Amino acid sequence: MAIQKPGIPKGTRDFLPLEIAGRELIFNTVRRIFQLHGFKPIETPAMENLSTLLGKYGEEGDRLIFRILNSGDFASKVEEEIWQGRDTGRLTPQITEKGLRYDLTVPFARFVVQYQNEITFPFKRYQIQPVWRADRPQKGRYREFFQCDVDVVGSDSLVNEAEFLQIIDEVFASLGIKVIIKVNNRKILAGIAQYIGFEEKLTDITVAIDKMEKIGLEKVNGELLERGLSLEAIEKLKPVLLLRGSDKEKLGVLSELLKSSEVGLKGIEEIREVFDIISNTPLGCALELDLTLARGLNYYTGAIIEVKACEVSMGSICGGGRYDDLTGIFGLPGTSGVGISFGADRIYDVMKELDLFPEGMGSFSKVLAVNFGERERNYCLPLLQKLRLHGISCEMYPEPAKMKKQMQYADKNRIPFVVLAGDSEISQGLYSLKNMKSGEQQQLPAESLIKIITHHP
RNA sequence: GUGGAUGUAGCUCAGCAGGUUAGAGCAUCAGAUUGUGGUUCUGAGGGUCGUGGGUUCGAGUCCCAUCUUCCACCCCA
Repeated sequence: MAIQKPGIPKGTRDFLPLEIAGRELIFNTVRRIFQLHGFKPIETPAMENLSTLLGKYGEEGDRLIFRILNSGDFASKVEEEIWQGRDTGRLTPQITEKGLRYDLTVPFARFVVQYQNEITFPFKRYQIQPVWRADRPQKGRYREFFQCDVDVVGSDSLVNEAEFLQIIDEVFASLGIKVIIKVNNRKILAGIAQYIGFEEKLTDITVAIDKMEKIGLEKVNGELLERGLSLEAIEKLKPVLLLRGSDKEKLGVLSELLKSSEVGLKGIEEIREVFDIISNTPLGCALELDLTLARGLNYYTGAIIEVKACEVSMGSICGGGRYDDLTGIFGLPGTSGVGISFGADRIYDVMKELDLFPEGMGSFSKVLAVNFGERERNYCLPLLQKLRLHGISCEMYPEPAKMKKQMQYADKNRIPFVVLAGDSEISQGLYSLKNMKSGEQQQLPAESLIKIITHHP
């Protein structure tokens, strides 16, 4: 058989031990903070029924869902006409019924409805698992990546929104990443659309508002015209697009402009309340009302949140919002949820770029015992057992290889201590302990050796 | 899905306007050094030049297709 070139699918990655260590650091940080806020873990399968997934993320989202081909002789079951028709849109439903999950929010909504009698509302859960998107890979964009989701369902209170802002602040402060949190409210966007008389063009309007900073007023207006808005509506939208100033000022102007729109005013009121609640426990990071923030996931109905790293050019590293009726689709109406999702892989990339991972991170073993031969090895093994009883990771080099090789092994694996024991140590009942960083070496009995290593940072 | 760039050793890259046997640094392995790593010195292994076609006496080099990676758009973590 011909030798095949090793490789993995586009947009997926392997992880070396050091990379896992970095990712674990992120997972442990978010997990710790989620738990500090009373969230409980759940897991859901990698694959879901397509009926669960489709139609929840908009047209674009449906296209990006990985579909799983049915097992068995699926081809024979397809209707002849469809098989011959070569129409992908009609053929795929007949040959696929499962897909890889696209995010953790929709499977969670499904989960909540399915186990509604076994969970207690408000239900606070977190979930750290990979998701898959058939996107074209780019910097910070992968086809397989981890999301760390936290959500509350069954509570309308805006205290939840404020808590998530708090969580974001705590996570990124703990990781050492400077961030800015941008918030907006879908109701405000809906109010704007209503105000200019094109409620049904909400998506087009938000897309245009979103591009304001990038392409400017002229081009935005041109695009709006193309998308079917009237000149009159565009003129009415202008003061919104040109809105500048502090959050308070923006809200002031908006509440005047949107005074005839009930939803619009509701949105403004919600933002004000969230800001008010958060003022009791001020954030360390920047927080800003960004009217251009739209977010594509079309299940959001209230607050929308997005986080960007200040010192690195990268897409958003965390995002989320409130969805009022996601569980309704699965048969549980009137249950509102809010949540956010941390993009672990992008956070990893940001930390890597800013060199934020701690120095000793890659050291898995703390101690290596050098193997000089059978007698010496047997002398060291009980010491290793004792170290492990003290919770210290340690290992014996498996073969009596050359000293240089064993030392190199310790060095490459960032093992901070090496234990050496030959004839002279054995005859005295001691061990030589070498500190690999300083190069210092001393002969000690087992107890003091354990003490030194235990107290090593 | 649209547009652009890229691909030579495990990694980073040389390779003149097509012309002998495709190079370097780093990494790996071995030795210098039989109880002391990170520095040094010596040597070795490792390449279907992304893949498949084409042009040519001759292609790593030119042309086409395809794939990968990267960048922008779209969208998003």
